[in-house]
Amino acid sequence: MAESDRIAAKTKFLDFLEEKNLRITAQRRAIVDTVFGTDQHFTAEQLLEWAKEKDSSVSRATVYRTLPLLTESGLVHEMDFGKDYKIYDPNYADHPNHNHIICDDCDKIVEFESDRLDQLEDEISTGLGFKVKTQQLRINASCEEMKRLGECKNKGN
Amino acid sequence: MAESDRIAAKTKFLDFLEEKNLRITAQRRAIVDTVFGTDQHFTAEQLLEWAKEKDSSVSRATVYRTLPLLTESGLVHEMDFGKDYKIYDPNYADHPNHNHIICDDCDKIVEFESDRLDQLEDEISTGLGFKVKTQQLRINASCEEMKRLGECKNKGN
DNA sequence: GTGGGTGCAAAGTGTTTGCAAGTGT
DNA sequence: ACACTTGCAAACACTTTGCACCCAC
Repeated sequence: MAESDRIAAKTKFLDFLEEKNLRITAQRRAIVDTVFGTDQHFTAEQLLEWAKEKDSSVSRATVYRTLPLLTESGLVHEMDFGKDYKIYDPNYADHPNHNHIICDDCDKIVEFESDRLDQLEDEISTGLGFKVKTQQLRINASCEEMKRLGECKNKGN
Repeated sequence: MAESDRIAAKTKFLDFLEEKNLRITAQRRAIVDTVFGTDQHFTAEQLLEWAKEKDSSVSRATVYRTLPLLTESGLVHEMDFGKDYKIYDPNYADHPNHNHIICDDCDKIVEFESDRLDQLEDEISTGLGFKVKTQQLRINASCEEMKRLGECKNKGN
């Protein structure tokens, strides 16, 4: 994701706040700068840590109160890979339909897009009479292939 | 799922316990009878409640200690739809690759299978160099169509 | 007999919330 | 000014765990 896209996403979110008559506080600014200052996935706890570096007055409560706004705006997606924490992805402004594979060994996440997959998912859902809100293909894998290539460091575990 | 299949699944699980030198206790028997006595999805709390009807000595701790064994055996799958509890599905013995759509309004879950989807998922994962462990397509939807047909009661919320 | 299993209640973990004080508009 | 926001710490909901007793094998 190019820096210009990230700045655009940030602007969109500030507009989103304005539309909802929500205030742009110093804490929210720090959080937003953090979120759209990277294309990395993050947890609530990581966001708190990073945002605190920009503004030490940011508290855990504010992070947890801001995350729903970020996801509601559609600019950040919440993902659940069966770990005990949720992972947030700030790359949805440009690629709203991408999917993820997570390596259960090293927690590495790889993003991918597939038009065929999206199309098939829509087809099935509509065929079953549902109005789709969100869909998430979650693939848990072990990157044994990557290990062979020397890319899986097996951090943790 | 036919009753004969459920009995087969139960037998498989008891074999699984034996192979691992784990004991078949009265409490585990009550839990297993419950799990494979239905084809309904359930939560940990529901399982506790149902199992207690068969054997009132079953405790929450034992349910939580048995669930990992059930999923490890491959006969029950753990699913996460972003609610604050996990949902367990005892129908994996016969249909290991089925997927789910959940209605965020009424919590209704519909199962479906799609060979094309499974095939495409495999293709993509393998292409990215991963050895797939599990894959779960999670679709959150609102069954507005079903409401029109009078099937969505919008329980709760 | 012994090593695994159990219930209980306390502890853990990620997240939410009540409250009084603070602040953007 | 007024309503929205904040930090703090207590509260929550689900799940895990230490311990002493119990029981399947």
